[in-house]
Amino acid sequence: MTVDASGLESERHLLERSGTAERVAAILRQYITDGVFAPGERLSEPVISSALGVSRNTLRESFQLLAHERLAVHELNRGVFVRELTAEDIEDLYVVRRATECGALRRAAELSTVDLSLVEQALRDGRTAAGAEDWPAVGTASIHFHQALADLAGSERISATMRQVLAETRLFFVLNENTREFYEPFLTCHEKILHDLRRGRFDAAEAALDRYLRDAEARLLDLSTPST
Amino acid sequence: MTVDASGLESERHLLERSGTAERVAAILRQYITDGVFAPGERLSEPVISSALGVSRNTLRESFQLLAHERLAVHELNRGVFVRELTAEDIEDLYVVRRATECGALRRAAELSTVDLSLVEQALRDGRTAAGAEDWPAVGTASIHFHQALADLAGSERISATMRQVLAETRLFFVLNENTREFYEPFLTCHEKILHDLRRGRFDAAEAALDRYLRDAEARLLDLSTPST
DNA sequence: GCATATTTGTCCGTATGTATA
DNA sequence: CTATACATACGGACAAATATG
Repeated sequence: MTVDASGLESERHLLERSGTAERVAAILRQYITDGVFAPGERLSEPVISSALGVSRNTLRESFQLLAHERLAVHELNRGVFVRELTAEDIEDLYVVRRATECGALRRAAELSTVDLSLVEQALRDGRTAAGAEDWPAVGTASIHFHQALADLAGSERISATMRQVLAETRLFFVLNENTREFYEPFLTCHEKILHDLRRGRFDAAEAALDRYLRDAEARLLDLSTPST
Repeated sequence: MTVDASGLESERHLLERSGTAERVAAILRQYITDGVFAPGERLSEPVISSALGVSRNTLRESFQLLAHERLAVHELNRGVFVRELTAEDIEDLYVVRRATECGALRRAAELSTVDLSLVEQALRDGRTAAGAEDWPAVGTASIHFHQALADLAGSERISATMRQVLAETRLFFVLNENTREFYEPFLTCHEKILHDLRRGRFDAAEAALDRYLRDAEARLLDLSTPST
């Protein structure tokens, strides 16, 4: 049995030897995206530093990392708070995603070799999760799908900004129920995009992706303002 | 006499009440982009903290900011060093710029109101600097021009990533002489782009921008590897 | 509006581990 | 291999700002 090592180097950013501050940041990041720390909640230096057994100095470095990733906001002399996304943030987030993801596909079209294995893997994961009716897992697979799309550009910086933007997007997903009617349409769009990519139809894939992102934005905004 | 306040809010990110760490980071940022700290040079905690009169704790927070902006690299237990750009970095940088700047123009085309005043201002500055044969100033004006282009999208996050990418680009400009033959072609391209934008020809402007960025990349790479 | 308690911002001293001459 | 310099991380201190009653 052989191991598929293709695309593994895209995970290299996870391997870097990390200091305490980054490990602490990883824990807090998980707590935030899991909703343990609610949006708007203050992250207290004394309670968290004693709870995790790290000094305040180190914890403050972790806070700065989170603030730079926009998962938290720092207010001078008031502390750091879990980010609260507004409707404008959603719109902005999707403007960036359209520019970044579509730009990545355009760049991929220029490259001689494009490895779709990670994109296919994410789609497979999404399908099996949907079969098990595990909608949070479908959401996670969707995140991976879009990250894999951005990674097609082969650009370290595009991948990095995509990671950041998707972390913010996940921040919003926490708030809303993970329902079938919300996630199910995503899968069919993903399949259409991958279908086009397999045939080298990058322009069709880009158009489908653009439509998909506009639709997702509209439905997210609809969820956040339940006017009916 | 009235003051033109249009677009001033795009400078708001400079006004935020900042702690010592961010002020220190601003100083170091200037030193790096001015070439006072050479690429690859180590930024020593003891000497800089004593020189600036801040504690090492605070200085470490500043270092983290610079590392996040990719102006410095942090190696565990070894310290932080001024970033050294490779040829691959240049290519990556311009891949990102094509995606971001062209994406910004596409977004601007969708908006009802587009304020070109900052773009025009940057072009005027570039022209007067070129008239005075002040080529470093021409380079600065060029940076402002491209930032203004990205700002047309009206997206806080696109503007932020553009600031970051341009800071990195400037990091490379430091190394090379600022000569007439390098900067002069930039101005004519800028004029073409602005000309198209004024007439609402966003697609033509985007095409010109894309060509311009590919050309600039090629000439930068040519400068960095003087094979002749 | 005021006094108090809490929290952050910043500094210092120090012990430990790591890299390098 | 040893020695030295440095980064890492900790704990304590105090002033300043903020929140609370």
